[in-house]
Amino acid sequence: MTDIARNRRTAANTVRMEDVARAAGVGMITVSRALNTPDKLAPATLARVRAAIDKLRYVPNLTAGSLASNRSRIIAVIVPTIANSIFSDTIDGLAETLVEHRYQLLLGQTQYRINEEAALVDAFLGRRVDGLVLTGIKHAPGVRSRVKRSLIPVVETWDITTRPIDMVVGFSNRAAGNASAHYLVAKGYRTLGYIGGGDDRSLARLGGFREGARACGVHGVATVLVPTPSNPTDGATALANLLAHDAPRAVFCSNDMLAAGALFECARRRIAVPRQIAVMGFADLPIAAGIEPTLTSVQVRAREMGQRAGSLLLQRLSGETVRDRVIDLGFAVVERASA
Amino acid sequence: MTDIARNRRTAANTVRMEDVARAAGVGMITVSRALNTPDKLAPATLARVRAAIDKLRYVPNLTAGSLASNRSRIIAVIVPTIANSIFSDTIDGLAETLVEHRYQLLLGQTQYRINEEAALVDAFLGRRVDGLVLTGIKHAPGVRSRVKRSLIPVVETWDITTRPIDMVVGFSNRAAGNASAHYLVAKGYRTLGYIGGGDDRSLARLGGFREGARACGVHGVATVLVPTPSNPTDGATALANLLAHDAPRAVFCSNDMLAAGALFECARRRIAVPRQIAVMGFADLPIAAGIEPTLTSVQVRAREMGQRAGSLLLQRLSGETVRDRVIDLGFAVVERASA
DNA sequence: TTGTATGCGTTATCAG
DNA sequence: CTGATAACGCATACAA
Repeated sequence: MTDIARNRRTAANTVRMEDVARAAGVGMITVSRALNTPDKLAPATLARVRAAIDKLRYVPNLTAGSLASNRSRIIAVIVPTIANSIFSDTIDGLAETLVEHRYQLLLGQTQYRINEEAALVDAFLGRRVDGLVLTGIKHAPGVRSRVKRSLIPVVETWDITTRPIDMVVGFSNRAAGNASAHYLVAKGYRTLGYIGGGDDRSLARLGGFREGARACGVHGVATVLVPTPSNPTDGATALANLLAHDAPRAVFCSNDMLAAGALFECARRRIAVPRQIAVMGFADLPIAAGIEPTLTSVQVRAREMGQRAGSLLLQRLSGETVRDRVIDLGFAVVERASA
Repeated sequence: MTDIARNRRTAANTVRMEDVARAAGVGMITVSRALNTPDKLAPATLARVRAAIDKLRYVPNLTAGSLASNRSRIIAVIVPTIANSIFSDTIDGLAETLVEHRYQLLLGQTQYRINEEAALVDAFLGRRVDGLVLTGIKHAPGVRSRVKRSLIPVVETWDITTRPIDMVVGFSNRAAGNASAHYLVAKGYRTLGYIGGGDDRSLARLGGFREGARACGVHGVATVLVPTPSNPTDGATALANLLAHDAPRAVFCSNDMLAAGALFECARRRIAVPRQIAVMGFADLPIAAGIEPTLTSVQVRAREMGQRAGSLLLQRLSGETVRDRVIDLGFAVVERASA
């Protein structure tokens, strides 16, 4: 009947659900159920349908399913970059949680260019993703309203606020910076430096660090901002910079790779850590425990952040009410040899 | 007319292309063209449509578009893990290339469990992704045939073969291992060790390394395999292991994080590198140039691999014929202080 | 437990 | 340059 018409739009050899239904001698809906809710079928029917699926090598078209059901089973995640392991751990945790529930992950990177965020959000909403995970709590103009209007569940991560777009799981960057200053001063270091990127979260930590320093009676934090994403070489250069000018007694780096670079520079200059200068990192990446001297760092549970974000989305998608829409995972200063 | 029916399946306030068309006083297809091929519209018409889109806050439903056009504008990529920066650089390059052409990236991780690959491939084919990027050239049973049958363009990466599923861009892991052995022996190191993961690509490098050693008259390579994904601590432990037994004069590590861990262990034990033991890494991550002593490593152009993979897919998707379906990007031993 | 009919929102076709 | 209409392949409401 429509064979002529079909050939105009479809590859002739496409196997559709209807073909499977016919081969199995059942209705389409039975095939649909065999795929989606196999428990609700008589075992014999199920077996027949599955045999037909295998025989015809039927691959269900999830796009058509999404359109019909208005659910895509896709979650989108937007991060500054995955080249930096701190976010890739979060994505890893998120993926792990979602995959178990047959959701898939659409990945967007802003490369720290804030305006990319809006374009990505638009594209993802157009895809009718079922949920969205964002990095940070400050967003490009229009993002907040567009996301809200879409009515899909959204989780912000890697920071915390009492007024999330929808839900948030993270920690206070400001508090982490503050605590780091307190830690260093308590250790006896009276002049402080900061090495970090210029992104919102790094700046929040810097703000907290300065605040904490002031509260401890330390005035002025020698600061070097580096380009993002940053690497060990940036850390080394920044440290050289600090040494040439203010030469603080202790330096807080906004991630462990920068801190590692600072330690390498110290090693090259035969500067004893922490005897001559103390170095503290952030994120507690695997390298922190491995490096020599081992690196004191702020642990932030990046992977768990992803897992919790996934759980929140899944709860919402399964119709449950989410009690706590603001989840503060906190942070912990992990004391090691370098500070 | 169908308003009652619509309310049963659709959020009542959904704005569709038809609504925009009505508001702009044009047909639906004109709205479609305003979105996809704006050059083909009269400027005045285009302006009217765009005004209507803005006014109604219309968000095109790409799922419906995909179904109708049989193109999803989604590329799927499967990697062992993104926690490891070597693959995230490739993904970064891939994303960069695709985003410019309005393609999006669906991410799948196998966590080095080979059977996950088949499940991911099935899910992605069900989504009717327009292209697929795989890691490595050995795949789970059934993957090769299913992917081939789908007829979508596929690029394998991070290794090389004369018989790809479709296309391949990478380098020879075996040759890289071989060259590393030759390099170390040429430097005068006569006993060799290997630290690496148990995945296919690491094993290929090991195979090449042994082959190269043998060719240079060095018999036997002290080998320690570590779990994947590996981190600096694994590298340190593995090095301790080697020192306790065979104590080779030079060690080749299958990635720079393992090598970094080995260097850290040397620092802890006051073992001079390369005077007492030489260490060589793989991948030439940013840490290689930053660490002290700087790390001799094998550079593999991970980002370019992603970019080229993306270009190949785009070429194929735009209907062009791809001349070279096998692209060997090669590798280069970058000599630094550690070996 | 299973089947039938219809809509999901867009793009391709072909005509004007 | 623009429009009317028919697919795209599946899930859902409702009936049996």
